[in-house]
Amino acid sequence: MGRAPCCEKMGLKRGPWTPEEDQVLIAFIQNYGHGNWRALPKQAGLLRCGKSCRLRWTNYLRPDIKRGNFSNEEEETIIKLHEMLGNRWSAIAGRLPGRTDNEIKNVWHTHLKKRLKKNQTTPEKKQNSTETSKCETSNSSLSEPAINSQPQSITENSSSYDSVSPQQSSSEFSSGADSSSVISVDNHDMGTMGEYNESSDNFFDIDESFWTDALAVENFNMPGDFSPSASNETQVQSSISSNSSNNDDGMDFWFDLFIQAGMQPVLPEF
DNA sequence: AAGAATTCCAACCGCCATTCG
DNA sequence: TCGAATGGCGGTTGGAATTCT
Repeated sequence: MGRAPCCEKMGLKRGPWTPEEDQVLIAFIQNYGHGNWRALPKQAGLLRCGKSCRLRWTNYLRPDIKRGNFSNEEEETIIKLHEMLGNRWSAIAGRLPGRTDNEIKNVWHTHLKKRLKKNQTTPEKKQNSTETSKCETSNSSLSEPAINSQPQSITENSSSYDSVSPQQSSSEFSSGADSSSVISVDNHDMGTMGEYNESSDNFFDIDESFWTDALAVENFNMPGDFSPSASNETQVQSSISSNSSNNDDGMDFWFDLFIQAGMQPVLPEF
């Protein structure tokens, strides 16, 4: 078959999303989840293709997204992970809670790559430095990343930040390609979204508090965060504890990765 | 003050992987 | 087992915002 076009060009809107569209999408996902992206826009009454809705949700509307500038620690983490993983933005995003692959990709192309290049032009000056600067450590990022050394067993889990239907259990969403997901977020997203309901007076006011309140971002610890949010804690704990006797899920790899990157995996207390 | 150049990022495109009937 | 449908990913782009001249 010929591949179906991403959007039926006929009658479907493109370009920037309006606040009204955002609100419709948020309200719909809050109430019904997003079992089928293709069908969602029609059901929600949006003149968008499903792909556009999914991108808008995952890259912008998802309640667990951390807005704002990247901290130095985050940037450093990106550089280090990029050095190890290459342009696997979703994998990198999976290690930076609250950040999307798109965002990380943008930051890489707009800031970090330039910064690394700049530092590469004057590497000698820094060689005597006893402390390894963040830029210097990542000079090698410009060369071929050690992507091939990654174990085959590792699967991407970027979608682990994808929100889920409020009616669906976390187990339903930990299947498939995400089965190895360690930082798999369950219905925490929609749980917090639950406070943000249609009956609320300010439901259609997406202000800063929406992001901060809904997120409980403080539950995340950077850099190289392994720490769970409050609601996915159980899952992470069980992942880690089961890993202590069973390494099949690849946790060891990620622990090694963090150690190599000079990062401190944050373990939950239990 | 204004036009040009540059930066930044949201959104799109197209391909690949996975799921499902 | 196969093909269609769908989801996900990385690369790219358009245009708004910002900075420079």
